Amino acid sequence: MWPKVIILVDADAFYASVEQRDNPQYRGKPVIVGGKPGQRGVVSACSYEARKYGVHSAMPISRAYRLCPHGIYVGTNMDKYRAVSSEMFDIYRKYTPLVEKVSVDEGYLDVTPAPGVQIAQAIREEVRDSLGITVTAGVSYCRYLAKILASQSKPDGLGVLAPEDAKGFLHSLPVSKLPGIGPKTANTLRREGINTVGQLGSMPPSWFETRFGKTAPRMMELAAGVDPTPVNPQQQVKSISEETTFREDQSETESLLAVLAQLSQDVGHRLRKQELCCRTAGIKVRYSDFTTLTRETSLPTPFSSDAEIFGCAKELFLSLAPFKRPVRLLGVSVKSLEIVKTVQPMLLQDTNRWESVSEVMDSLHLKHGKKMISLGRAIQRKP
DNA sequence: TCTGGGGTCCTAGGACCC
DNA sequence: TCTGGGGTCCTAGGACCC
Repeated sequence: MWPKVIILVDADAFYASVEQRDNPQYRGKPVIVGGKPGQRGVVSACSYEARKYGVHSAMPISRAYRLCPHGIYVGTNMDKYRAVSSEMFDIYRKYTPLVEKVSVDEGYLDVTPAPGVQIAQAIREEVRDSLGITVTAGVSYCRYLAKILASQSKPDGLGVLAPEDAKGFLHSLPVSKLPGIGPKTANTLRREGINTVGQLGSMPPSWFETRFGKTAPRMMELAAGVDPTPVNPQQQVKSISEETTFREDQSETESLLAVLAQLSQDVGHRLRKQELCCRTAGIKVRYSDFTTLTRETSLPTPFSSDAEIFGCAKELFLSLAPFKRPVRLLGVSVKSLEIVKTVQPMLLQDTNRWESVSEVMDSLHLKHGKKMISLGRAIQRKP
């Protein structure tokens, strides 16, 4: 019996596939998306041709270049990938309204009680024919098993796991395949002699509690082939952030503040586009030695203007001075998000002036592009 | 041979309150 | 002289995911 029919659809080497689709001369060749050799960065995605050379995502570009010097290196074009993603999810929603987007290239579908394999196959064919990229699907009776099946069926594949086969499947599965078991936890478990989900499932509840604390019940379920997490089509975003790593480390406070202002504007723009406001804004600073710190602050009333976000960011940033090391990365984030309409109008009165400035700026950006107008701070000074 | 950018969730200490 | 017991909010950091 299938309690539910869950499909995980995951695009294959997504960014690289889109680039190959749009640039026929890239097809059949190792394509590495993330940056040009010589630049700072890691591989965001790479084609299967590139993987033959040992290149994989999250690998520094410099190392990828040593492994595959004749590869095609392209920068990321998130706007383009987001657009393809949106077409992809429109296709999924033709088959069921219960679609949950978990990332730009990956989504869960609940098609209960329909036949999962036929639907997954139909979706794969439609995406291939109308978008020109391939997706892999995993079909099972719960989310995490659908996901694991898809990961084992890549690329351009379709994997199925029926409830009656779950026990046998999990018995020899490495624990690192379970969601939430990353490298650190897998290492800890290995030192205790636990390598497979079968071994994990044989441990007593008291062991789970000391090892996993609050998440113990969840881990016990996963080990037993149980995952009650529903597919939720209306997942609300919890935070918005923008960050940038400099080509060369920066020490000048003035130019760092200019970057912080630009990031504040970008975050504010995305925030308002989704008709949200926030109560908390924060910054992220990574120094040249890679030590990273975060600072955040909350205000008593919700806000969404660039100036207020930058006001928080600037104050937090200056509170870190004096800086002992050059700065490698700066980031700005907002959280404690609320939908603007539900915020009491009274609360917005104080800050109304800045809200309207931001609205005017948003419409100018839309009409004339981002260079049209910006906060005084964000205008880069020429050296 | 250095280490991107965008997220989620959990922990843990201190403030604050009853 | 030793200092309750909970609950919630805020902040910083870390593990994990794509």
